[in-house]
Amino acid sequence: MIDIKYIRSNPDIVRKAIVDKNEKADLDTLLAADEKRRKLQYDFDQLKAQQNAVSQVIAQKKRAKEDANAELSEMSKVAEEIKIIQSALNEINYEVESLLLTIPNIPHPSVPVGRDEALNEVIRHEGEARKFGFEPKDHLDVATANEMLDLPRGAKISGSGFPIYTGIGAKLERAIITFMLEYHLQKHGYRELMVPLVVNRKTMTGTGQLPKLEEDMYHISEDDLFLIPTAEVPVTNIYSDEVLSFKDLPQKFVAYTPCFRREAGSYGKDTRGLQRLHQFNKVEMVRFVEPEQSEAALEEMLADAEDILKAFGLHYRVVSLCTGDLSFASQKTYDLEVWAAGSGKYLEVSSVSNFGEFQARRANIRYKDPEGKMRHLHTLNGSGLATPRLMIAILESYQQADGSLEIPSVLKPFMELRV
RNA sequence: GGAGAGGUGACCGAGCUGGCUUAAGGUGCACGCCUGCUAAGCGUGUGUAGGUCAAAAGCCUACCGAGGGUUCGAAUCCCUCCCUCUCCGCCA
Repeated sequence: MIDIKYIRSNPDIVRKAIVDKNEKADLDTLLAADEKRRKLQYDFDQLKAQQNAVSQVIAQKKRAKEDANAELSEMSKVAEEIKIIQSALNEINYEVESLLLTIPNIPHPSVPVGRDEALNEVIRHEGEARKFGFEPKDHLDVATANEMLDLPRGAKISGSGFPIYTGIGAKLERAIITFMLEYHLQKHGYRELMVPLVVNRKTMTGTGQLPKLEEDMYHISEDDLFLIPTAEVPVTNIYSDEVLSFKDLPQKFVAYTPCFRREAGSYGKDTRGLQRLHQFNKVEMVRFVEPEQSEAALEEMLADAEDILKAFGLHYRVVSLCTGDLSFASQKTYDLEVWAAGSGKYLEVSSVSNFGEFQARRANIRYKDPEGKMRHLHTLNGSGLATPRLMIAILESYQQADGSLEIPSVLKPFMELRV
């Protein structure tokens, strides 16, 4: 969330951020509520000070066995007043907090302003698109020919969007995950975490999925728990309500998890094969850094994600999301879009974002800087990578004229493990 | 799920028959003094958030797992919930 003090003194910047991000936050109501809250807090403090002072007098008189009835009756009135203000204060505090949670993060100045994805900025292209001496098939045909997927039975046991990877398909998926994890561990210096796939409401609010995106989440109502839409949620929240030392920073984590998304509102859009799923696998990178380091860390993380695509020899492009396509919590985001050689389009396989202190404020993650000052650290995360569309790109780029699939050389060691 | 014990400031730990404790004492940390260095010793300081102020100092308010209640006054009494540990039950 944004610092209320910042909002108070820079309402225009915040208002512009809300418009640029196509959000519907009610800034005026928030400012009015904040004003009211401060007034009530002042009155409360005054009365409390009086009560504390007179309580001392009462205590003294009682100890000296003197009569304190005058003070007692005076204080019973004050106590009643305090009770009324207290409950009004609780109410307004809740209102301010709730409204504050609906204010989006402010885009970084370098982010292009634009209404929707059409105005995203393609920064550069990398790698060569494979040329075929034959008519390439799309990933679903390749997968079917090689018995790697069973989508109908996945739909039967769970619903559409819940894929079954079969035989060599399952093994390939597992190899991709393991390869990416080991790459980040060994070449990029991340620390691996295995985390819960189910989190509570507070955790979902900490990273910014709630309250806005509740309908996109699978919810276990009996326990008020949510299936994670990304490992970002549990991993970023591991330090919630904690104070780290500057000596602990930076920290870099990588975690593999399945991800669960209801994808409400996107039915019928790009649904063929593995393009859009309710459950998919993803390796996620998360960083905790000092504020001064976050911009450099974003570039580093982008490079970390790109290294995976390079290792597979895939063609891709780097896109800087415009304000309208930026997520609620993000300050700046790069997407990596891999070239699907068979279907002839770019598919998003990674999203690398700097959240500034936005998530750290929500989740209350702080650190002590070298001067001993308490500050909110900055958080970042990036997919490294999400597997389904990577699988699409691999199937389409590595298909052979005879319909078989070549295994990318970097995956071979993971496909050939012996027991 | 059942029974018991417990959750206090960076850490340890007292307070828990309600008011000279709006948190003792210790450790750690910071600064100073002292000793040739280190250690020891001595002294001072030591949280977070909000408010007041041009700013700092100072002062005020809140915070003893969370929320609510009793009371003029709650770390201390009562209720609900959460978490940790031990034992029992169930179970991969």
